[in-house]
This record gives sequence, C-alpha cells and structure tokens, in this order.
Amino acid sequence: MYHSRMTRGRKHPSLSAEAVDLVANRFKVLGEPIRIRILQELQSGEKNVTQLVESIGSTQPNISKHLRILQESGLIGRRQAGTAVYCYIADPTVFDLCDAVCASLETRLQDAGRLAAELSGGISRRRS
Amino acid sequence: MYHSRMTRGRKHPSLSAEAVDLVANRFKVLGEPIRIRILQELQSGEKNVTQLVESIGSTQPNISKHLRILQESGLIGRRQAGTAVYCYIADPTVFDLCDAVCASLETRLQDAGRLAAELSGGISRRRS
DNA sequence: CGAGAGTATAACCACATAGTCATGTATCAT
DNA sequence: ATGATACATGACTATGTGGTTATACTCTCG
Repeated sequence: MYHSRMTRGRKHPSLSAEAVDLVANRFKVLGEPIRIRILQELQSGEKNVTQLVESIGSTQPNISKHLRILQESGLIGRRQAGTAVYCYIADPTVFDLCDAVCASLETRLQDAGRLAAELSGGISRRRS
Repeated sequence: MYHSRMTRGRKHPSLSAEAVDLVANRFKVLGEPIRIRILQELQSGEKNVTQLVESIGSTQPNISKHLRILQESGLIGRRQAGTAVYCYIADPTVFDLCDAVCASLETRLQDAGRLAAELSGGISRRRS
C-alpha cells in the first residue's frame, strides 16, 4: 500500500466542478503550440498582429483567432494604435507556468535518458 | 509605446518548435476537466480504476483511456495488485501548476468582481 | 479447467476546433 | 471621397478526440 501523505501541508478541499472546468480551460488555452509561440513572441515586448503573423509564420485570420482566445482567457491585452492593434502580456504568471512545465519535462527526459543509457549496456553483459 | 522589459531576469532563448510542442502537449493533457478530477482524486493517495470510476462517475473504458493519457505524459504511475491496477501521482509538481492557475484565475475573477461592483453604481449617479 | 472480477482495447459516433478563404470593418493618407 | 492598410469575422473543411458500446485480456479463486 502506498497511502502516502493524506493531505500535503495546505488543505485542498477538492475544487467544485465549475472550478475544475475553469482550471482545465486555462490549461486548454495553453495546450496549443501556436498560442505558446504567440506568448513567447510577446514576452520580449508588445507586438502588433502583422508582426506576429510574420514572426510566427501563419495567416492573419488564424493569428487573430488565437489572439482572441488568449485575450478572452485574460492572458493578453490589446492596445489600438491607428489601424494597428498591439498585443501585450496581461498575465506574466503564465511564464511561470511554462517554466514549471519545462522543468518537469526536463527531469522526465533526463530520467528517460538515464534509462536509455542503462539499456544501452544490454542485459547479457551485466553481472547481476 | 509599452516596450516593457526586454527580457526579465533569466534569459529565455525562445524554445525550439519541438520544445514548444512538448510544453503545449503537457498543457493539453491537463486541459480536460475529467483528467484534473482524476489527479485530484489521486492527490489523497493511490486508487484503483474501479475506485476512480465510482468517485468520478464515468464509465470504466473512459477512465481507462484518460489514465493512459495521464500515464503516457508521465503524470501518473501504475501498480498492479492482483487483477486491480492502482494509480498514483508520479509528478507531484502538477499540483503546483494547478495552484498557480488557481491563483491566476482568482486575481482575474477578483478584478472582474471589482469591475462589476464599480459598474453597479451606474454612470449617471457618479460625480466626475 | 471454468467462472467471475478488474482492466484494456477496438470500433464507432458526435462534437469541438484549428486552419483556410473570402469578405467586412475601421483607420489613415492623399 | 478614394484607396490602402490593418485587423476582425463568417463560412467551410479537415482533423482530433471525448464518450459509449462491445469485446478481449488477465488475474484469482473454486
């Protein structure tokens, strides 16, 4: 039996269904590579739609649609300047999320690498 | 012009396309309410498939499919005991992610609440 | 060796959505 | 006003995937 810790430090009273939906939806917004790319582009400062279209390499309607999703989730904001619309990061904590995922993936890949290295030795040439 | 900070503290050399895909995929795995629910159920200790089916209230094949996705992404692990398969959290950092999202959503909703409160006063009864 | 319990899997359907194309809208310059 | 630029939006298609159903697999027990 694992049983592990019953509750870890702070109490987590099992979120309501709506709260779970909100959290999952935030993750879902981030679950699209092109949206991660957009956030990355905006990390170095605001950019307008055309600039994003060029730097990311997609069509303008596609970028516009993803920008809308990012804005509706509160991750980015917009500022109109003439005919151009400049987008900026509205919730910088999103990069902490990405960093945390990167860290998790890194250890996971390191473990996989260690396993691969271990397997590369074969079984027959191993003494117990 | 916003221009903001050029780079914030640590340098972020714009991840490669594959790295972005990996990150986005991790987020996508978490972008499903039922999978968040499963992780939540496992937070208090390991459970077998039948227990998860009952506590979550879905069908067994559905839960099994989501468990597979969670395992392939390295978030959970499995332990076979007789005919039962017990699942456990393999990457506890996932709860840090959820907490970070919750915190972000909380401030966002608080802001929305403040706006709502402000709007509730109307415009006409406001002096400048 | 059955029989039954616990899971996994395959086939299928329904729906959501990413991408594209065409078009609409708004702002600026001439 | 006219044209041009920047962006948004609607319609459409293709693809991915969540959920269900039926079935297969794998233990354990008698």
